[in-house]
Amino acid sequence: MLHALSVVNNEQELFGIVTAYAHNLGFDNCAYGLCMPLPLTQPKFAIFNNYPVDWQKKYQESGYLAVDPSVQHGLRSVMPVIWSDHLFDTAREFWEDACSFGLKFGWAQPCRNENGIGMLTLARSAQPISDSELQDNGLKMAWLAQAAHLRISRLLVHKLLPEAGAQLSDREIEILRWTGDGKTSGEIADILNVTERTVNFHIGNAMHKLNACNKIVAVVRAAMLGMLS
Amino acid sequence: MLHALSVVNNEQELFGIVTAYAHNLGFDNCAYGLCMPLPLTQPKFAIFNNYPVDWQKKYQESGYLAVDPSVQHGLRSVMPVIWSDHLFDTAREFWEDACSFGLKFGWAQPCRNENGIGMLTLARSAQPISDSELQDNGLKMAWLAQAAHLRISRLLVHKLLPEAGAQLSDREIEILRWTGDGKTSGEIADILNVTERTVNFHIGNAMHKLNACNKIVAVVRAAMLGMLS
DNA sequence: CGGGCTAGTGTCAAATCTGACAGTTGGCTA
DNA sequence: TAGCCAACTGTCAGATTTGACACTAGCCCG
Repeated sequence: MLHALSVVNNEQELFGIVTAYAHNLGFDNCAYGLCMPLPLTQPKFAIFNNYPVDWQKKYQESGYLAVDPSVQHGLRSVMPVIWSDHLFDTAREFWEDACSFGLKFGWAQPCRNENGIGMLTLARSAQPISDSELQDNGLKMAWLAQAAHLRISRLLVHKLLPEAGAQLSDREIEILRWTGDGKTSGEIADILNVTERTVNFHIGNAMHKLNACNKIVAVVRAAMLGMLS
Repeated sequence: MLHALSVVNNEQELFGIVTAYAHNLGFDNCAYGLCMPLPLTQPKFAIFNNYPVDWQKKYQESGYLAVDPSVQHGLRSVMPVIWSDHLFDTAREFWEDACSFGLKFGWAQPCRNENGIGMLTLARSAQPISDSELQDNGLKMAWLAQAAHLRISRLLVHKLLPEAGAQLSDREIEILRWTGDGKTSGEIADILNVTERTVNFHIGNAMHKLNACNKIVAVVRAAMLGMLS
């Protein structure tokens, strides 16, 4: 299964494999959501799911993304959650709505990497998730979430944030790091024993590669995309 | 167990609870390492473990932190790994050294949140980790890693990066976001229908709260610490 | 009702950044 | 050997930021 995931290079197909595996684990429905780390003012989202089309439409139209407590949870924590009345306490209407579309028993596993926050949800209309099921399949479910996020996020981040593909030189990375730690071009010049002009040259190149209009953006992008770690 | 973790507010005690739980799961040794997201030029590390003192010393003195393939793995991926000859291929000496201190069979689970990258390692001198053991205890081990990171990282980040405790106002967050997306003070002023002076006023306040010497640092810190999400 | 807090505003000088001009040096490769 | 590229350097004008001075308006609380 993991092998199948690592071969495919298309997010739709990848999600298909995840869906099939979810089915094996006893879940008819599954969903994968990704929240990119950028842009800061309006982070990009991407969602895949095989929920009933009407529910997808309803979800979209009602702006449930901003309401859904399981999404809220995923954005804050990395612990898995099992759907429960308690979880949806603050969104009764949403919860009842979901149930009416057969989404009654579910489980969500958030995970995060340098490409953003992802969350895999497995759901079905019958059969609560029992302790013994968790015992038997819990680990597989958790690993599936990790593996799915690992692969799908990488593809999507390159599509939705082209600058994630930028290849910064060692010098550029080094200088962006110092910049992010508060050094001015002049100070970095002293640290690296080069001219201030040279520091600005590298910063300019990095800005160009990252499609950034100033060095703040360059540093933030590089840092958020894990290029400075 | 999770309850015990959530009550204690001291990292030493927290690690003690983790150790005890690891013992329950059949592992004499355990280690928790944390790599903070900042500063960029020299990220701060923190390590807790109950390994033999001589091994701790050796690890430190030999700079094994920079060599240890399991650490390298944790910094790159969020997938768990089981110690194996293959994993330590590139660091034979290190691996033999560890074995000589009774660290032969182990398992490491990285996880990341806004406080940085954490990794919990469970190890023992006898008994390979079997498939049936993974089946029975794998989920508990994974959850233990998550829970430990969740709690310990929060305590440590506030100690080692005091600015993580800063309380930014909504206005400050909004303005830092726009700044990180490349807007100048003047442009943000237009967007928010206030004066450029006012924008600079809020940026100045945020810089002060984050102990930042310029707005680049303010935005990078706030973003890396998850204050802008 | 006064004190403290948050949000907002003005002005100005010095420091810093950004973009555009124009080059050198050294290593790799066709 | 010529061509390409990465790293490096110089100069300069105009935009932007930063720090320091001082001030108003509205809200909450003791």
